[in-house]
Amino acid sequence: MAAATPSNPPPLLADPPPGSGTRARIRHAAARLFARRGYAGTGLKQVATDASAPFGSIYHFFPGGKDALAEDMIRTTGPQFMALVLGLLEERDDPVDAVVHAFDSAARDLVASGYADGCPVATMALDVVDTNETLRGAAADVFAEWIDGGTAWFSRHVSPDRARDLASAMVMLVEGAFLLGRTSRDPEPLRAAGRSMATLLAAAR
Amino acid sequence: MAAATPSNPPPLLADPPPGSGTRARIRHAAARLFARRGYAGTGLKQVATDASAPFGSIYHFFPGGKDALAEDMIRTTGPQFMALVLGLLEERDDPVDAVVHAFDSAARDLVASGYADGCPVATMALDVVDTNETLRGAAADVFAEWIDGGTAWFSRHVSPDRARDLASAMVMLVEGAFLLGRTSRDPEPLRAAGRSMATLLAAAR
DNA sequence: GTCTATAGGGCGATAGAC
DNA sequence: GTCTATCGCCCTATAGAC
Repeated sequence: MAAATPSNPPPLLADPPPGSGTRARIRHAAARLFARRGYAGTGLKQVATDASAPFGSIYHFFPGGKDALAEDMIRTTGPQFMALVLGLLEERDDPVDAVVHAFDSAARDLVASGYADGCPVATMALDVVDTNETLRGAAADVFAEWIDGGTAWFSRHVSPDRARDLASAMVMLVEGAFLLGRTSRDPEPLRAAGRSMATLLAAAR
Repeated sequence: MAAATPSNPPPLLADPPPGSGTRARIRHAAARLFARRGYAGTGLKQVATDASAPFGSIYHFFPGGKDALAEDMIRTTGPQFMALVLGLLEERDDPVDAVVHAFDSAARDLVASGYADGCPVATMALDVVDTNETLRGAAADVFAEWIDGGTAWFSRHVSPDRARDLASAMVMLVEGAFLLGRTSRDPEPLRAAGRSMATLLAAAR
């Protein structure tokens, strides 16, 4: 029996529940567009259209405009994504099984989204790293939290210093696998990443 | 003594040699801007300015406009980047040493560029994967060539099936490490990726 | 063939009607 | 507070002078 309920949560960027307020719909549409098309590639007109909201409402709820919307998106979806991954890791008792299961689950979600949704932060981070210091810092904070959270999880199974390298490797493999998987429209990179991560964990125990 | 000369090649996106033709300067400026700011974030006006070329010359040399320039950049810098990495791997006789050396060298280059230059293809790939099928395909071709090239190199030291997973892991770790390193302005992710890659290679022998 | 001027459209942001 | 019209700017692409 698994260690926790297979929660099977809704995708991070799925449609918002019916009856959501205007602000929630704007946040949601912005998060999806930013994640899929990047910062410069996303237009606020499109955000308003996708959110079924009037254009002016964006500035009513987010007076800081595009930058405020983007920072809110990075700082919101970042922790959500980590929670999703940690939840997947809890669905198996054995840590090696858990890692493989998490990557396999991510592979299925990637295919289910039509290869549209990978990491909600990576595209934004690369887009702004050279042009927007505030947003670069927000993305850096998110990645640091992921590595800290991963280090805590791996510390349950290996020594703390090894746990940190494992957490770094996990984040890097996830990011690289989403990049290759989305670009090649192929779930195999995520499965290969899971196998490599399993090898690294086994070697560290 | 090392297996090959430590060539210490110029950075992939350094300034073009003096006396280069207009076409070469345009290609070079475009490659650097696309790699650093992405597809939507790069303006052709800026390309012309950086290349010290008249705006119209872009369309004289690249009649296909922005898309042609971008595809040329992906298909040109992709193989150059692989050649650079394979060259680094030849600078050490022991394969584990070679892998660690390549990542350490990449870490130094990243710092030297002010955290501006990582993978020349990744930012473009994520930018266009959902909006431009031609450029997505070009990036997918490049990544596939990298994995094939890496598989050939690792096949000198491990069995072919293991070599492929190692090559995939290497590409994914490089991409993830550049993402984290550029975003956090820290060379440590690249060094950590090198350690993990060394562990994976050692476990496969 | 090199280079300039401009067309045509989309952008982020804002003012102000209701 | 919700929504629309519009401003000024920058974009890609092209036409045409030289």
